[in-house]
Order: sequence, then C-alpha cells, then structure tokens
Amino acid sequence: MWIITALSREPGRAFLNSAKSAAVYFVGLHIRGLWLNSWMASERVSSARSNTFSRPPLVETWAPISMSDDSERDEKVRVRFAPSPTGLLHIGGARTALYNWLQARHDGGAMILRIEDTDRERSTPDNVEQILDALRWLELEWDEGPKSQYERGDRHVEVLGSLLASGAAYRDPATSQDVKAWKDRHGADRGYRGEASDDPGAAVRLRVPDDGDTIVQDLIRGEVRFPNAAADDFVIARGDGSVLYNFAVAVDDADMGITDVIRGDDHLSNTPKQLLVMEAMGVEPPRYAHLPLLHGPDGKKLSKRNGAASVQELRERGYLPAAVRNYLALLGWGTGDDTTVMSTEQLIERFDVSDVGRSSAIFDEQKLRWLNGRFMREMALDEYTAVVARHLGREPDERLRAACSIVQDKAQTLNEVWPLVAFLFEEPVTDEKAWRKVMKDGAFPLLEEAHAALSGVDPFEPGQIERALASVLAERDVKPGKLYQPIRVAITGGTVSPGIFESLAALGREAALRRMRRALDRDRKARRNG
RNA sequence: GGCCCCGUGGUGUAACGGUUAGCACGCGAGGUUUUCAACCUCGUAGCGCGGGUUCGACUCCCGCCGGGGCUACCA
Repeated sequence: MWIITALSREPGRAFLNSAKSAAVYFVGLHIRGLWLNSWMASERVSSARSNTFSRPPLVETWAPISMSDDSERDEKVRVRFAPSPTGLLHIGGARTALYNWLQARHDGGAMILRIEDTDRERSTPDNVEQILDALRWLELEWDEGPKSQYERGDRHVEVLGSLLASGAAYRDPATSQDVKAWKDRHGADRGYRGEASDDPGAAVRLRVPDDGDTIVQDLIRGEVRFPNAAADDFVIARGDGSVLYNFAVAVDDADMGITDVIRGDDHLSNTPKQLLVMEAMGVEPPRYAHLPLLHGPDGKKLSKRNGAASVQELRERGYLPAAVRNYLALLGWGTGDDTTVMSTEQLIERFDVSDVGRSSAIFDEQKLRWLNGRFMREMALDEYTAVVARHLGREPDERLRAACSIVQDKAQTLNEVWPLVAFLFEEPVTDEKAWRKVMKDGAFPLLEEAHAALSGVDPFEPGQIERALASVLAERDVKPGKLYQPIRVAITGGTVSPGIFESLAALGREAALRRMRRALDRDRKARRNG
C-alpha cells in the first residue's frame, strides 16, 4: 500500500531515488519491533522524511503506519528563507531564497521569511531592510513574515526550560577554554562531555549521545552520518540565558511547521546539532536539502572584488530580475534536457530541489549577460519601455518608447540602453576619434547630398529614408558604409548606434538635418582655417 | 588537527556499466550586414591521479591529490 501511495504521488526520479530506502523500510516494517529497537540503539536515528514516505521516526515509541500518517504526508510544503541580516543580500543567499521560493511555488506551499537576528549587533533595521529590498526586487514574495527570531525569545526560554527539566540539557560551568583543555586531554576527535551543575549562571549544553550516528537524510547529498561520539555537548544557551543559533533554529523550524529546510552547504555540519535539539524536543524534523555553495570566477569566495557580490549590485548593473532568476536557477540545477532559457512559470513547473547537483558552482557573469539579452529582446515593447523608464528614472513617454524600439535588439543589459539612444534626448558630444576616422574628405559631398535627399522625405520614416539614401548611393556608386557612417557620426556623435534609418526616423527630420548641417559647417570652417 | 561535503572542457551542465562523452555560455573562423550587437554555420576545449571490480568504466569500490564547509557562551 505504501509503495502504491508513493508511486501515485511522486512518480519519477524522486521515487527512484528513494527506492532503495523503501526496500530497507519494508524489511524494517516486517521485523518491526526487533529491528527498530536495534536501529534506535545503534544509530540514534534522526532524519528527514524523504519525498515519498516517512523515515524511521525520532521518538522512542514506534507509531504504526496509519491513515493519519498518510494525511500528514499530504500536508502543505512549508519552506523558509532565514537570512541573518549582515548587510546586502549576497548572490548565494539570493539563490537559496530562489530555490526555497521555487520549491514552495512548485508544491503550492508557503515560504516563510525569518530573520535570524539574535545577534543584536549585526541586526540593524537597515540591514534587515536591505534583505527585504533585494527579495522584492527579485520578486520572490514570501507568504509569512518577516518573523524575528529575536522576538521569539520567550518561546526559546520555554523550550530551554523543558529540556533542562527533562535532563536533555544541563548547566555546565566550563568555559570554552576549559573545553579546549578537555580536548587536549582526550583528543580532538572526541566530543566534549561536561558535568551538570546547579550554577544558574552557567551555560546550558545539550546532552549528545555517546554512541551511534546522527543521520541527515539530505535530499541532495543522500545519507550523511555524523558520529555522536565525536560531537560535543554543545552550548545552546549562554550563561546569561540568551540562546544560540543552533538551538533557536531548531525550535523555530519545528514551531513554524517547516517541512523542508533548503539552505547552503555551510549548514550541513550544523544539521546534526539541530536534529539533536529536535529529538530532545520530541518533534519530527523537516526534510533537509543542502545546496552547494557558490564561488567567484577564480574559484574563491564570491565577493565585490570577485564578480558581482550582491543582488543590489546586479540591479545596478542593469540585469532583469527574471533573467537573474533563470540564471541563478541554472547554477547547480539543470532541467535534465537541454533547456536553458526559461520563464519563471517554467522554472516553477520544472524545479525540484532534489534535482540540484552536489558540486559547487562558479558565478559567471558572461552567461548572465547573454541570458539577460535574451530576456531583453523577448519583452513586449510596452513592458520594455516601462522597465527601461524605471531604470533610467524617466517617464515612459512616446519618445522613450521610440528609443526603446530601435535599441531593443541590441542591448544586453539595461545599462547599455542609454548610451545607444542618448543622442535622441540631448545634443551629442562628437567623439573626435570617430570624426577623424569617418569624416574623410569624400564624406562631405555625400553628406551634402544626403541632406538634400532627406529634406524631401515625407513621411520621415525608416522605409522612406532608406529609399532616399539608396538613390544617393546609386547616383554616386559608393558602398553603403561610405554614406551611412558619416551620417551616423553627424547625428549621434559616434560610430556605434542603432540602425541608421531607424535612428534618423526616431530623431526626426528637423533635428537630423540640423545635425548634418552642423557637421558640414564644421568641415567648411576647418577648410577655411586650414 | 578533528568532523563533513565536493571533483566531466575556461564556465554552467547531460550521461546513471557499453554514446564518436551531448547541450549552453565563452572563445576562434566564416556567413549575413549601414556601425555595434543580434542572428546563422563550422570549429576549439573535458571525465583530477592511481589502483581495483567487470567482457566493458565518467559511471561501482579503495587510496591519493585538489577545492570547500564546519570546528564559538557568531549566525
């Protein structure tokens, strides 16, 4: 019945990945009593549920398979993004947020935003706002929160009290120096064990079992074992009563009904601690998925010097949120086929965190640029104009719309738009190098003829303009570039611009003729003086 | 040092014991062309190393090397 349930709910890869475990599970089921006892004794199993069925539970009493178990598995997925507000949202953090969001949307679940602000010095309102700002720009809307971990302090104290009462945790006056000394005596691969004390000012440690492994069933890594004997009885609350990260996270994830913890690889080593806390609390832990970390172009940590570091930096560089989402999604995750360009809807449809790869990836801005260009070109003109207007801080008026229409298939990023169309909005500054290169002697008679030809063009639109200039070309029997480049320099100031007919049309006849005249005057003046 | 993770071209990935190791970015050449892009075609470059297992390993096992994370009364 279970296999059938699993098959019908989650066909495909997730099931296949789990098939082996399912077999183990079944064997276990049949010799349940004996098997479970020995398992619990030897391994202190604490693990995530897989995609398709429950793993052996944490609790000491075995809950028989029942309908209620099935309904529990149908619960809505709840993921969380839980950044600590240390400043700008880094790209790695953005990817973590994206993967959480995609998984939540894919499963029709909820994403909870929780700010890990128990470190009061780092957690300034400004830092929190930076994170929210970045998430809003990326259009990763959360369903609950932002919740402050700090504000849940009462609850943390409450749980702390009950763990103390049950003996799962104890007060230990040993300082970190004491622990270090203990390790020098007992070896670095042996976990510290303290002595319980009545000292109310002593730090609180969680009791870690002396034998067995704590097992993380990771959706990405598979089974990862951490020997309990090597783990310290770790501090969960300071002497002053304030709680520590690994404790607060476990309590919060449990309380908030998180079903899937999707976070960076740097937390993998924290996971057994959090599992141990949840086991002490008597709650079932969520599933875990630890994403490989992101690195800069040189393989080192991502930083300002080393490629773009923050989300706001990507915004400043003129990237589109949709392109960033697509790119980030591809960093460590693939579709299985050769699809690379995907709308957000497609990402949501296809994404599953269990398909994420295991190796760390390098952030490569060149590919982002290419992808961004794809998204820029595929946008409808109205949308494109609106986005460009917002980026430039301008009104999306007709003139900007016209500018956008001639530049859309050229710009890879929003930052590249303005330099290409600025000539439509302000008098161009002539690039002297371009002038010397293009405005050779033969150029001016051609320019003069073009001026005459264009003055009669009506309506002043690309097709008519092209025809008028083509006749000049035919008459003089010169190559197009000989005529078009001088015009380009005359009206834009440089050698690079959108298509010349479109550029002329967008500029308008009056301004175009004026600028061409001015170029001719400059030449005449130069002759007179030279 | 201890514990843990990872290792296919420059980059992101596919391959799940049998393929000429596929795709995309980049890069190079050519084409198109009014500039620059875009676009089209072709090309370039890879299984970290060494042992096994197997008729056969990128795929499985072991060792090594390399990269990374954690190792706080930080998060």
